[in-house]
Amino acid sequence: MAETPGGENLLFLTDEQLRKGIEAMFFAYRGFTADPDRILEGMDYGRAHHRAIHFIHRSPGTTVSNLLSILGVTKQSLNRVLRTLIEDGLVRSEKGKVDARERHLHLTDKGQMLERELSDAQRARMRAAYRAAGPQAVAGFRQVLEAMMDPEMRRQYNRLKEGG
Amino acid sequence: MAETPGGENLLFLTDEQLRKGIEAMFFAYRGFTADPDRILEGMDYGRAHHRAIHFIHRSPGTTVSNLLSILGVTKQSLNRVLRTLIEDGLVRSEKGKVDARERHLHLTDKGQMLERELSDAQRARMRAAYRAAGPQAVAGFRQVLEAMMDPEMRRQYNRLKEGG
DNA sequence: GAATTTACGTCAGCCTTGTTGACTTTCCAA
DNA sequence: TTGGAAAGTCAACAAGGCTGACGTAAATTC
Repeated sequence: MAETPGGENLLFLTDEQLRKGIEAMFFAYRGFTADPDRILEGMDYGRAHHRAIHFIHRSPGTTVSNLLSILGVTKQSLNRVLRTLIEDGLVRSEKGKVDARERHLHLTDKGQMLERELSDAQRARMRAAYRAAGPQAVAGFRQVLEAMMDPEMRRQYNRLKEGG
Repeated sequence: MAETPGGENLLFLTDEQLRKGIEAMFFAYRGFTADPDRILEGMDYGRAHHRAIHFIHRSPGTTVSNLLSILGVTKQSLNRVLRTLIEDGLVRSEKGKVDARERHLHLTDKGQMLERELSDAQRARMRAAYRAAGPQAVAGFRQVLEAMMDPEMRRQYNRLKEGG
């Protein structure tokens, strides 16, 4: 019989059990972002910069509009972030060769260094959580998260997952 | 052998697998907040109001400072949210009888109605995800999330989990 | 070849939700 | 009884969302 850490039966989903899941998401997401937030505070950057850096690292050469659809923010909002990252020499933006309207984004060496620092911290926490919970739990974790996404986000997620 | 939806072995945690977990958290959290956000847009409220309403509902009569430690924001930030909720008649705040410095918070009937609407939507998504992933996955999901929290947050989470 | 569309950038201004600093009221302990 | 700590409030500022309007260069369509 499948059980939660608390030990209750999960075949019937009571509001109580669902509420625990909701609160678990809330508290866990705080932990999830805590380490990068700590690293970035003091620099002029925030969570928005982290997200941009993450996905540029993830898909080097990606275009601005592709990044927009992944991040789900407006171009004005993304542009503010990108401008500072480019000015500070963390991101390089170059005109597309096949389509010169596009801007292809790459991390500079300096950008790679910050990305490394941020993702090391985030991975360390994720690794610790995975180890504590065990491989079986990890599989379930990913399944539930994937099922929780909006279809459009799931498409983005899977495209990254495979393509990368 | 434990496997992810993608099918890879999870006994050895590669950076690649950890990165997928990180991105799953990112996209899933968007889904997690999407429905309440939609409901609240148009009203004068946002995610901060939702959080306050959730935890007041959860622990009726809780004090402002207790809420502060759960939400992890400054009291000034929380106060702004509470003020509008009280003005709009969703939350009732009453002076403590034993300690008159404290304010005990309750949802009014109107507040209960909004809480219901928000949590119905959020539970519906959670329920769908749980059903899609299955009971075993749900147990793993909760285990990993719990392991991902900061110790202080885990204390808060467990106190709510049991005590409630 | 002209008109339209696309990709990107920018300016201006607004809102939510975080922050710090300064303040009052209340409680408690020296 | 007085001084410090705790609870809560008010004011002002910053980050990072948002919309709307506009400009430019390149691609595409007619």
